[in-house]
Amino acid sequence: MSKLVLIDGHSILTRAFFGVPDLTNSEGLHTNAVYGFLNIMFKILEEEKPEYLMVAFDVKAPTFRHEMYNEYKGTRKPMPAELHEQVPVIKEVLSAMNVKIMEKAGYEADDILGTIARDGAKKGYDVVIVSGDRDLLQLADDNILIRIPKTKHGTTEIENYYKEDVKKAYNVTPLEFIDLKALMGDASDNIPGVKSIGEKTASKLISEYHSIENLYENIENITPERVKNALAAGRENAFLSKALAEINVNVPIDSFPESGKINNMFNEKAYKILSRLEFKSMFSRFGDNMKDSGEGLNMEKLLKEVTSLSAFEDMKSHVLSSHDYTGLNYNYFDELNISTLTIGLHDAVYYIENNDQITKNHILSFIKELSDKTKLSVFDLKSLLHKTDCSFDMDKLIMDCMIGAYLLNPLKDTYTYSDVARDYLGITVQSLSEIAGKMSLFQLYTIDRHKYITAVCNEAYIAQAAANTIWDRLDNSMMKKLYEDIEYPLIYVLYDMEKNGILIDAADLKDYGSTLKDIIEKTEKEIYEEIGEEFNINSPKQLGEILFGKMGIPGGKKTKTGYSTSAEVLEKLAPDYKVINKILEYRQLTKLKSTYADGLAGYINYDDRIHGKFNQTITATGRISSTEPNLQNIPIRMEMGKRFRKVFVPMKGYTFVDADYSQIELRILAHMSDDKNLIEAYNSEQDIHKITASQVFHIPLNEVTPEIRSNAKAVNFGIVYGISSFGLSQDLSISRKEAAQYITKYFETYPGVKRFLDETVEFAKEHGYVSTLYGRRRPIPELKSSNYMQRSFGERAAMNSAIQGTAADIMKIAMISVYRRLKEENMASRILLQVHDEILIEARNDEVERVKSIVKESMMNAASLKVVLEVGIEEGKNWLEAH
DNA sequence: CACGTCGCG
DNA sequence: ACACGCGCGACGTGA
Repeated sequence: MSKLVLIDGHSILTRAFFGVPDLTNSEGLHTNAVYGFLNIMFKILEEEKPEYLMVAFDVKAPTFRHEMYNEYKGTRKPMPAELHEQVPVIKEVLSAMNVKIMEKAGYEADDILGTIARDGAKKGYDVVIVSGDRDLLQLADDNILIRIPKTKHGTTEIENYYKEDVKKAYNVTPLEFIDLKALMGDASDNIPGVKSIGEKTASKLISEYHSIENLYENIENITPERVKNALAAGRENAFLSKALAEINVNVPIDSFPESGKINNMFNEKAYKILSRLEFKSMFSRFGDNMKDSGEGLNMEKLLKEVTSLSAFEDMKSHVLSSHDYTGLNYNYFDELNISTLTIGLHDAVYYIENNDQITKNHILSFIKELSDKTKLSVFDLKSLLHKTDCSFDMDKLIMDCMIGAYLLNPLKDTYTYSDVARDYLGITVQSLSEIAGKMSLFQLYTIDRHKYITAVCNEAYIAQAAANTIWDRLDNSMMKKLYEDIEYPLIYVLYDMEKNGILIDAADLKDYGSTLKDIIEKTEKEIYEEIGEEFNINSPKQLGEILFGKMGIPGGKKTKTGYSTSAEVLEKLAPDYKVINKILEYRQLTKLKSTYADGLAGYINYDDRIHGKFNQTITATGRISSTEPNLQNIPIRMEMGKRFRKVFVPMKGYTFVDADYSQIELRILAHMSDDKNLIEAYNSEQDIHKITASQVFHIPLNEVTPEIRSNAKAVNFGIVYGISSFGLSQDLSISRKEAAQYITKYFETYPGVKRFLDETVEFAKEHGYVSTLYGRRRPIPELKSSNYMQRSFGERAAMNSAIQGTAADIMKIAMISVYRRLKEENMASRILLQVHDEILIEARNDEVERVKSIVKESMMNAASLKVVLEVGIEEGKNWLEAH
């Protein structure tokens, strides 16, 4: 028998929208609902293997239903803009896939589905209806299956109902289901139902009386009294609800189930739309021939493999005579003693590998020549510097497409050649991960050299092809100087820091690790004794069960998975339960042991140094990030954690010089807001938090207590984070109202700050991004969200990004200046770490004083603001001592 | 692989 | 009535 699948378009799209986390393609188009819809549809098609498929949509036209109904409609919230924009998109995809779309003015999708389903069943089809809406259950029959998908934790489960299943689940027949709904109502569908009648009661009543008509005829016999009275009061609503719930199966349409014949769904047009939506996981449904069609890059045609010295010479002259950008990719495989160089030009891509004739030296000296004589474009210059032992010069500009693309949109998480090809050239190329899967480049080379060549050629070609576009875009966005003067030179600074690494006293680190181990074991025993049971203290789940279950402590804040056991929550309970203090201590200790004692030890190199990575394309605001390991979160606040800073030591004959900016963000706020009071406060060279306290709370300076000062400090932080009364109240453990008063007073004291923050948000709302003092941009798409929470987040992020981003810019400028001056003066001292407002330098003992003055000057003069940039500078024989 | 938690500025 | 402070990365747990 032929099978017909009918999909309730808006219902499934809406389900998908709320079930799938927010997703946007690189154009900024929201795609989560379309993505979820298609996944549900594909799953159904695989399971049912139907010959026919139709999708019904509501038409956004006035309906002629019951007057009251429109009133209920009127109370409905409008569809969120993020969902609304996806409606035409799903229709476009379905049309491209030749899927029959049904809609009729004046009728709901339900009615169309019902009409076609009944008609199809009559004609002998097996009918499957897919909807998120339980109303449809009234259509269930022996040959009409209702399938209701539920998206939970990213996986889709589908509930199935034939006639019998409806009976089992609700104890009523599908037709009686309408009456059931009429009594119990359905908030999601705006069916009011009868007040105070729930699912249980409704089900009992309908299974006994079968319809509300019959029910009301026998209303006198109904017990208990409470139910009877409720029914009597809700009579009108019951009948109205029934009218609302009943699906019209007599829509005047030509149903023609056969017109939904599935035909060539996975065609080229559909593939193109899905690639624009960036639904890569769906590409596998299309034939292999599809991937090479369209605008894909034909590398075979461009590729010229260079294997002889004479060809190498020919290639050189061709490349050097080119006036446009040259794309470059270089890799070296130690294990095989293989160097591979790929040169991308607009009309050719050369692949060169060392062999009998061409040596690694040939290749490296050609790279040097290229860097002198041509305009180079690459992806990830820092890694290229590592691979070539810095064959490039910071004073000669190179386009690093990765960095350029980051500046143009710092919100993305990768900036690979395939990303850039898609975002800036509008072409689709196979990405490295599509080519190599989870293999490393080395593995790819050894396992499939041809694929390896494709990948490196893609990169070199795209680097060359995208350079001008990225440059133009940077120019149009006023970020050319930001690239030239800050981000580009910084690549060399970060490279140097990574190469330098930092010396670790490994023995000391190990010692402290075992000290921690002992204390942890002792603490653990004590906790088990107190509680009288052994369990995994590090499992929030098990800990929650013990605390809030077994011990019966009233649970406070909840998370998605249960009660929160965070330090913040537990601390509030501490005075009453001393075991909680032990648990917090245990947490702290295991954190230190695993992340720092064991974690750091695992990164120590053969040279006894840790060579962490400093990443330039991660943060939304322009800060640098640190990974493998993260050297920007080494403990400092707690005594036990601080100890780790002692294991960071200078090498023999050297001393640490550590410099940090004092309240750089607040000073930037003073400058950017041009607030007279705040500027004056800073220029008075007094404790800023104390002045704030005195001015905001109207207290003489010498009467500001440490507590009041600390409150003022929290307010200052709050301002920088994008203030909210709620956040501040949490921080200070005061009421929201008090917090709001603090904020009001602050803004009265510093009206310029208020104006600046308002203007920053206003600008961001208008333009979609905020800018730093140096032109760095952070887009804030959340400001356009229909969700209040998201929008508020966007506002706070806008205020914070302008300040945090500017601070990041200034620190970068300072680092470049320090780096340059140390180089110029041929000093042995060098930068090792940056922690946002701090830099750590390993200074040769004879250079310490000179280094101090260079660093201090560089940092203070990195920007000239309306307030001075104060820099604290110290030296020491380990990081703790120097900070 | 997501989540909760916690280290830093 | 009710959301929530900004920016990161690493670890352990448990599905």
